[in-house]
This record gives sequence, structure tokens and C-alpha cells, in this order.
Amino acid sequence: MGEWVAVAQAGAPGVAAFGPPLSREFYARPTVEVAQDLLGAVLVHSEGEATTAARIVETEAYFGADDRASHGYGRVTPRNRVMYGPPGHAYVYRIYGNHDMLNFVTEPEGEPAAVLIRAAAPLVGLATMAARRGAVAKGAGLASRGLTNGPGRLCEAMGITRALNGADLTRPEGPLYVVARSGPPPRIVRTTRIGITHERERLQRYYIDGDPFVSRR
DNA sequence: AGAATGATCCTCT
DNA sequence: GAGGATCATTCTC
Repeated sequence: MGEWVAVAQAGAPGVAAFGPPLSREFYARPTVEVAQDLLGAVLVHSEGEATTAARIVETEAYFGADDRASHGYGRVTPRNRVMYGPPGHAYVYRIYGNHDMLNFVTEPEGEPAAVLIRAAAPLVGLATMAARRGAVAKGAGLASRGLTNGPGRLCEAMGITRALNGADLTRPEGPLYVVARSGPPPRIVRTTRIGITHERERLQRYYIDGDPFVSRR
């Protein structure tokens, strides 16, 4: 797993600050591996002048023809078609009428699979995040974990919406990409997924042990 | 065409 | 800890 550690590289705008985007090959692997290797990686979103970045601390894996909890279960529909497409693209959907959720498509094209990004630790653009989340939001203060400790909150704070559905994550020019973890591998906790009604026994949620930005213990 | 459901968040008790 | 918000998507008739 160590081969995906970030390598310094000069190049396109924005890359100097964060490092090169993870490659298509990174995402093309088995979903459980990608979900774990994304812990500690940095998610970067640029929207005009506003750039936000956060370190991913919690993920969930959804894959396989027999996973009824996955949006890819069954057959291709207008909503889930991105999951069936090539890896390294964003799958963003709206749930409960209010909240957008960010996923990264994994596995070779044709396999419906993705990793849900559930929580992250803010690194860059904290004032922007707080403004997007709203001053009245519970625990949304600048120094608070409430900014990005949940899938809906993370998307709101980073300005990630359904407009990014299908976006290619491997382009250094953005608007959305991910940089490999630098430093030692984190200690990972594996548990059941949150908020689903099917396939509850599967241990396909991963988070960095002890990280304060994890959504739930 | 109508109804049910949902990979959540927030407020109130 | 429980309930409401809020609507796109999917399934059923």
C-alpha cells in the first residue's frame, strides 16, 4: 500500500501546493483497498478564487452485484450510471432532499463500485467552509469539528454539489482532485456502515483511529 | 400518475 | 434520543 504515497512534482497551477492528483490506476483497484488508502489523502476543490482542502479521515466501500446497500445494486439507472463508468470520477448524489454526498468511482469500468467520503479534517479555506455551512449551524465555528464531520456537512463546507457528478478526479487543474497521503500509514478502524437498512453486517466503513473529525464512534 | 424511500442534519426535549 | 425537513429517484399500478 505504500506505493501510493505522494511524490513531489512541479506542474499545473495548484499542484505545487498540494501535490499531484492520484492516478486512474489508484482508483481502478479493489474498492476495500481504495477506501483504506484514501484515509489521510487530501481532497482539494477549487471554485473560482475559493480553494478548500481537507484530509480524508472516514470512508465507506460500496461494491459488488450482491450489495443491496449500494446504489449500484440491480441495474444501470440515470442516477447510478457514473458508478458503472470508468474509475477516478466523482459520483455525487442528493439524499433526503437536502444533502449532497461525495463518492469516488472505483474498480474497472463496468463494475458498479464507489467509495463514500464520510468525513475529513479541514486544512485550507476554513473561513470559506464556515461561511458555506452557516454561522447558525450546530458546532460550525472555525475551530470546530462540526464543519466537516459527516458526508453532507463535508460537501456543504467544500462547495461540492451535484454539478460535480461525473467530474474527473485525475486532472491537476481541478476542479476536484485528491492527493495521496504523505507520511506514515494511519491506524485504521473497520466497522459497519452508517445509516443503511440492507447489508448491515458488512464491515466496510473505515476511519482513522482516534481522529476527532470522524462522524461517529 | 402516485407513493414510498432514503449512504443526513438540525432542533428540541 | 426522537422527530421533522425536504425532494430526487425509483418502483408500482
